Amino acid sequence: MKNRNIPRYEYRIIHSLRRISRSVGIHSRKLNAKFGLTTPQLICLDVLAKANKMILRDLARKINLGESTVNGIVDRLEAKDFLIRRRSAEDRRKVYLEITEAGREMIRKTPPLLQDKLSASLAGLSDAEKRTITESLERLVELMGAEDPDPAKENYRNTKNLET
Amino acid sequence: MKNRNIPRYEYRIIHSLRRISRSVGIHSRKLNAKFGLTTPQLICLDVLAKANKMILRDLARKINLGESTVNGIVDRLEAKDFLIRRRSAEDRRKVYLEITEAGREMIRKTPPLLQDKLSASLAGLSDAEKRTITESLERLVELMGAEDPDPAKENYRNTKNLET
DNA sequence: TACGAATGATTCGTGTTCCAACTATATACT
DNA sequence: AGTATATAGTTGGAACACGAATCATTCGTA
Repeated sequence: MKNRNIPRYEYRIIHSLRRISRSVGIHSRKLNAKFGLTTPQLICLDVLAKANKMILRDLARKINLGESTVNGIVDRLEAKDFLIRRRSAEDRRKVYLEITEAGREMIRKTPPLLQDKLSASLAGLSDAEKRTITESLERLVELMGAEDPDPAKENYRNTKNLET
Repeated sequence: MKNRNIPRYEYRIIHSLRRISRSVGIHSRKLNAKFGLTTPQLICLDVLAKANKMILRDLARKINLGESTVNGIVDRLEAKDFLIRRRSAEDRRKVYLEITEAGREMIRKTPPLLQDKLSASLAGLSDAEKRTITESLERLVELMGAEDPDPAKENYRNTKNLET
């Protein structure tokens, strides 16, 4: 039987996690207010810029989000003319997503604000400290498990990083 | 080549952050599916259980969320009869939130699943490692700035150096 | 060939989260 | 008193995120 008092680490971790989660959201909103693009939108556009042609399913897997979520994001990007949907002729189930010139332009002029902010914040830390934080986070991600949203589906655990 | 002189740690941190954020959300949905309460709802209820009587504003501050967010959560909790709103007679602006017996019962039978899961995950680590992770996270929260949502309404640059 | 399974996209409903705008009440100031 | 400000709550709109359900198309196989 587990005592309720054990190391309070779990509690502190969860609390931190929630606050961080919130920070990320706030940043996204600010980004949107300033540049008209949210973080998820920017991420999608970024992946698309590198892929040149991609179906929704693959995009969703790549960025580790559900299909319906990404569909909404793509809707908004399409509405802003940052990408187009083009149905495949060979396999008519597929709809290719392609970034437009306007989309590329957008990426070019939108700075990675969160990175910048983090950079500034991290500036005062030693390299060792930065590494510790980074590795701790990655450890935590690993510990929290893939938690595949749709476990039945297959495995996309080799998706590796969201590119760099 | 998009070589920006971003120290790479930022990318890894941000990527981890997004995945963690997602994990937390997934957990919340599972909790909801199993027990009919999401994580934010449970958190609110938990605070309320300890306070016995609280106004929305204080609850929102306590759990570090915006008022309108919490208002929605409270709506749902009220709809499920886990709390009641009672307008104060002395100061008619205030609406006290009080947990009901059903609410207490709910808390009692809802396990802190995420904690349990984290506990299990963390079990294999040394105490030093746990502490490192915890402290790194808290450090990160601090670095990312509290970014309190409405405490000051007019300007939220009251803390530290946000984008100078 | 025909039927059922798999694949891909989309829609729908729910919940979280924010901001901005609005109402109502209370307090402070002139 | 009367106006201004501060406090408290609420509403509406947007974006995100999910699962479940639906529809079309393609594939596998009996």
